Amino acid sequence: MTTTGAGRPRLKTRTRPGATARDEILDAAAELFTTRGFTGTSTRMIADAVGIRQASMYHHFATKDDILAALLLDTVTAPLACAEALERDCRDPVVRLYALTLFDAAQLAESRWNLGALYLLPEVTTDRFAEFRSLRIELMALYTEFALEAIAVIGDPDVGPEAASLPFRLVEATINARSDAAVDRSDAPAQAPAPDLVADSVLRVLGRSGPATEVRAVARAELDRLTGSCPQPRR
Amino acid sequence: MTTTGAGRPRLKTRTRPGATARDEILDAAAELFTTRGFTGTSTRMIADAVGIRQASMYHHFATKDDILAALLLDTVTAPLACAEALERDCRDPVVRLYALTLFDAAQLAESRWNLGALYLLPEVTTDRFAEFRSLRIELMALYTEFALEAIAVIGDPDVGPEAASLPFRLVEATINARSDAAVDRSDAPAQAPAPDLVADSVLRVLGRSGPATEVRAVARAELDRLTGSCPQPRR
DNA sequence: ATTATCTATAGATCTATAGATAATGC
DNA sequence: ATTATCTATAGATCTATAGATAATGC
Repeated sequence: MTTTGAGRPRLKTRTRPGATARDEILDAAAELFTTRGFTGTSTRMIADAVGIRQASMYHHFATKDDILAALLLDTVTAPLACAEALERDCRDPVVRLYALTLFDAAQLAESRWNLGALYLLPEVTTDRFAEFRSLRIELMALYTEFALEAIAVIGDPDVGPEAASLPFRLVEATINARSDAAVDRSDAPAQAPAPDLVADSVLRVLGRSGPATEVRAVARAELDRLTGSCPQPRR
Repeated sequence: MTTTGAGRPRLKTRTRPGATARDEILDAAAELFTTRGFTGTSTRMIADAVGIRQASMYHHFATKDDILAALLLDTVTAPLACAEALERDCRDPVVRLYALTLFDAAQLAESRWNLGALYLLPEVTTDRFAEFRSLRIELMALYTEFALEAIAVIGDPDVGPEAASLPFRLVEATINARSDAAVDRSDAPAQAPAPDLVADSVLRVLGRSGPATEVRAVARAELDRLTGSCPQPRR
């Protein structure tokens, strides 16, 4: 499968997905960081999971922080690009918000590891990850902006602007549900909600009642149309 | 303020809230675990935050795990007792769910430290904390049960039973919003949603439209009535 | 010559234990 | 005598660096 290329051969054969050693490391780190946390994962554990020696990782990443930084940036980029594309190209506030929710929730639900859980790691509050945090705040701001416009268009007198913070949080529910599901295989009390359910609920929280079937169809078409400028889920 | 009592005197005077050394340690650990994580907090940091020597903590807790276990149990007990009291004493499914949401969200929003964030620590998936996790799953199951009954009573044809997982997740939004707010003092993009907003949104997600003022008043009265069997927020 | 790995290790932690010490309480 | 602290430290990490080695590529 992999042409070995230059360099001293590994002691163990490759098992991780990933075309390059860098990608193998990122995949192993994603698994371990999401299940055991950042500080709770040693560079040795990552190396073991890849099948190389602990010191060999430092050929690809200068510090352990750099691995997490790469994973974080990788996950916020796509939804942010999607939100910006929708801001540019989609005029209907309800469709816009629905489409963004659908895209983001689907990425969070379907990624190979529960990468959204990385956002919640306490270490992310460190200065080292300020760049990621500022991108995530940009995304949150776009959600809020879309939600405020949707609230205005929907016009439910019982829904005020405070509700505009909730769509972003409903999307995050996907992350928490996946985390819970990963732990308690017992009788599976927590399944990750389907992206459609999340998106429907976003509209309901903002005061829109009735079926969402039409909005959903239009939002899907919009996302298909934007696929060029709005990358698909990756890892 | 504190009678010094038996034992060798401390090098530093007490500054932490807490009647006993145990409570001082729990308060310091709560601050550090919620902001830096469990593995990211050393026993030395906790001791420093209390103003005692690292080894002195082991007089009060046998292991570092025990500190987290105590904090976790402390937070799930009250909402679980509240949910059980409501199951016993409150027959209206909508009021019941609204009251539980209000109580739980208020506790999460008002506790001195963002203790809900402890649920999200990756280390909590360890066997050591299985007891806590099983209590939390019990609470989750009660939320789901209340929500299913509320969905049935509300009777919106566009809301299916899958939506029953969302109220619990909306309550958790309080935790995430508080975490975000703690980091970015800048222009405060994320404020913890008020408990009333969370509870209102819970009903809206389950298909109930219109104002919640009446339900809220009844739920509040119910909570007041249950105060005996349904303890108030603690830390 | 360049690359990607390897072995070995320095220096800095971190948790938990052992045992001394300085109070109170009987 | 009991209690709550203290000092000191063992043993086990953990991150990152230094330098050797075994491939490829020119």
